[in-house]
Parts: sequence; structure tokens; C-alpha cells
Amino acid sequence: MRTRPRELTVAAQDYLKAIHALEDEGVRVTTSALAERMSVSAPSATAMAKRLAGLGLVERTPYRGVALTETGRACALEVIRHHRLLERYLADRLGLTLDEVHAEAELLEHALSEELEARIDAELGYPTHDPHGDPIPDAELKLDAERGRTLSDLDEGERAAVSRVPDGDPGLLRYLAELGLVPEAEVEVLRRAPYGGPVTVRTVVGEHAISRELAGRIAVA
Amino acid sequence: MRTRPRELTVAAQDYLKAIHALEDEGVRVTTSALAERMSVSAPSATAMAKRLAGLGLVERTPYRGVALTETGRACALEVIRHHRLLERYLADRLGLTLDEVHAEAELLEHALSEELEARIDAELGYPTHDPHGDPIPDAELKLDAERGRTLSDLDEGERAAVSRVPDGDPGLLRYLAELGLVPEAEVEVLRRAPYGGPVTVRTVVGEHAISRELAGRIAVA
DNA sequence: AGCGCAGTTTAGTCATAGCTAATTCCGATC
DNA sequence: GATCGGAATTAGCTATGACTAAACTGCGCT
Ligand SMILES: [Mn+2]
Ligand SMILES: [Mn+2]
Ligand SMILES: [Mn+2]
Ligand SMILES: [Mn+2]
Repeated sequence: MRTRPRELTVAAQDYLKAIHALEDEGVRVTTSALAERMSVSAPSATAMAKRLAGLGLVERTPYRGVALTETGRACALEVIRHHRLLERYLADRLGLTLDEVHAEAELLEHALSEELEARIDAELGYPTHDPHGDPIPDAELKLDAERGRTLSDLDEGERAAVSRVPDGDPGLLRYLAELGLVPEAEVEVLRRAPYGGPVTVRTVVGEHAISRELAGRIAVA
Repeated sequence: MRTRPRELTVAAQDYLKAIHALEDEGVRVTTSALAERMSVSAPSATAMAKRLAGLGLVERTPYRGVALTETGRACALEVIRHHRLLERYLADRLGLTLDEVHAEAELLEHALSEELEARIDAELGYPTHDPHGDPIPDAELKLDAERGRTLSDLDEGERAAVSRVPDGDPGLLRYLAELGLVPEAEVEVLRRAPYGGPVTVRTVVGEHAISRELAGRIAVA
């Protein structure tokens, strides 16, 4: 197991997280993809890519993009673990709602020591998923793959439980919560309009139509 | 009530805290005092003093030092409130020990939102003191003065309860805990050696002699 | 009153992390 | 295989916050 450089800056940690997310989505991590994800100009992304490459955290091919090294992946997973454990904690122990936890965890993740991380993990009973249904890397940074089906994959009449909702946008999360689309909730797909049309679902809250695209971002089990 | 500039840097917040502490100790906040307290070179302290003055957070007189403005004091108290609330939370809810809480809170204090601060405050039942016995500024940033007696002020034979111990040094806190000198603990002063000599105290743990200087840093009620 | 020294500030550097404007590269198209 | 356009990089700038070395100030002492 490679030693990972402790004392990464907050910015470096956030870039690593973004690179990990892009790789996870199967997107090539180009300068423009990274810049867009980080809400930063392309030259800023280039500069950080070089810095991360210098630290041995990414492999960089000029004009091609970057890829996490083993060390870089470990650093990214470390931050993701902090983020998701904190979300779980904030939701379970301090009653923050699904739409609130992300922003808080985004800040706290960089200020969490390994000791406190372990304490929180134990306190929560070693949870495996955050409140949005995303898997929490374990203490050895192993992460479940879990690329399952989504609401848009279900046939009409099929029932399932929501397992995962998109985590970044508070407005969207409030909207989904209103519709009864939260992790663990039961859903039934009533109709799937053709030509990429909306998906109509029934939840405890009632019947609602959502776009195919959004349905594709809600995982079920 | 002056508006205080949100979005102060972590460094600025830590300097304001240090300036507040020095003023509280009655020390003139000179460049060298500030540099020493922040473990930074004198030119670095000068530069930050100028930046803070530019933000209207301190009054600066070249070659003389700085003093917090009302706005600056509010910013300092905000950070102190975060710090002490977090210490209280970490001790009460996550079982961190007296010597561990300070370092953790030092990092987390800058990443705590006002909403989460309020949530934690409520969860704890609006505590008035941190685990070291330091007063927590309330939501309006009012802070108790509380300049009481210390162990070195007690006469031989006097009994009291420890109300406050120095909070920064983990080794010292472990040592004091071994001696039974923790907030709330009962103490009796047995002997006070002349010429600034040691103070001998009895606690539940037994009899121990500590320096007059250290005794002077332990408050009693 | 003047000297000198300690303490303070200025000057000049470095690293991080962002920006815009200018330039360069790559690959798709002709 | 040359050309062109979009993506990427370089160049040059800003701000923060640290440093060392050099210059300056003010105050206490003679
Ligand atoms: Mn973050
Ligand atoms: Mn960790
Ligand atoms: Mn701090
Ligand atoms: Mn606050």
C-alpha cells in the first residue's frame, strides 16, 4: 500500500474527488471536463493537474488528460469516506435533512482527523451507506462498485425500493423528497412514455411524472 | 451591531482569536507578541495586522500594535464560540478526552456553518462552558467575564472546586488529569511554599505539589 | 542631547490557487 | 497532406500568507 502524502490542500483534495467522480462516470478526465466540474477556468485545471502529477497522485498526458494513480485514488477515497461518514452523522445524530447534509460535509470533510473519523464511524456502528444511498468506503478504503439499475430501467408495473438519489443539488433533493423519492422508499413504475418521455411513478405520496433523464439518476434495488 | 465580513480566511480567523486572547490577558498586542503567539515571524504578523486593519477588524498604530474593533471582536467571538461549542460536543457526544478536544476543534471551528452551530448548540442544551471550563459566547456573542480566583490565591486549608484549566497543551492536560485536577473536581490547598514556591494540593487522587505558576493558571470557584 | 539596540517595518522570494489573453497543438476535414 | 477550429497550454497578473535579509524607529540610558 503506497504511502499517501498527508497534508494535501483543500483544493487538491477537492480536485481528486472530482477526478474520481469523473472516472467513476466513465468520462475521460480532460482539462475541460475537470475545469467544468470544478467551476474553474481551463488554465486553473491544467495548473492543478500538473501539481497533482508532481505529487504522484495522477498520471498526466499533456493534451490528453489525467488518471488517478493508486496513491491518488486512495487520497480521493479518503476524502469521500470523510464526506459520506459526515453526511451519515449529520443526518442521524443532528437531524439535518437530505438536502442539507451535502454542503456541510463538503466543508467539514477536510477538517476531520483520522481519530475523529474512527470515533464517528464506531459511534454510527460502521455504516455502509450515506443518507443519499452512496456507499461509504471502509476504513481500508474499499468501496462497493454497486452499479445497479435505475428507475428508468424498470418496466411498467415493476416495483422496487429507491437505493440512491443524486446528492449535490438541494433543490432537487427537496423536490424528490416531496415526491416521496428518498432512499428506502417503495416505488412502482406506472408508465414509461416512449421516445425518451417521462416516467410516471407511484410512491406513498402519490403519482408523479419525472423526466427520463432524472429517473436515470435514481438507483433502485 | 456592525456587519461582520463573512468569508474571512482561516488564517485571519486564527489571528483574530489570538489577538482576542492577548487582549483578554491584558497584554499589549504588539507585533512580537502576536508573532510569538501565532508561531510566525514578525514580518508575517505585520502583514496580517495590515490586512486586518484594511478589513476594519483591528485598529493598527504602526510600531505600537493592534486593538480589535467592535467588528473584529465579534469575528473573534464567533470563532471562539465555534471552538468551544465543538469542544463541548466532542467531549459529550463522541467521548473525546480533555486533552484531545482542543486540536480537533481548532480545525473544525472554521468549517462550521451558522446553521450547524445552532443545531449543535440546541442538541447540547445551550451549554455555557466548554470542557476546560472556559465560557462559551452565547448566540449573541455575549461572553462572561469570569476573572475569578485561582489555585494560587487560596489560603492553606481552603477548599474549592476547579472551574477552569489551561486548554492548549495536551501533555499538561493529561498530567493535570492524573493529579485529579479537572473542572468540577474538589481541591484542598495543603501548603503554599514561600518565595513563590510550589502549592501542595489534595484531590481525590491524593496529594501533589505543583508550581505556583501552574497553580495560577487553574481557576477555582 | 545623542547612541544604540530591540523591536518593527520594508523589500524581495516562494508556493498555492485563481484569473484573462495569447499561443500552441491535435485531429478531423477537405 | 495542408488547413482550420476547438481544446489545451503558456504567459503574465492578482491575492493570500509564509519566509529571510535589510532598513528603519523609538525609547531608554548615558
Ligand atoms: Mn470539499
Ligand atoms: Mn480518514
Ligand atoms: Mn483554528
Ligand atoms: Mn457562528
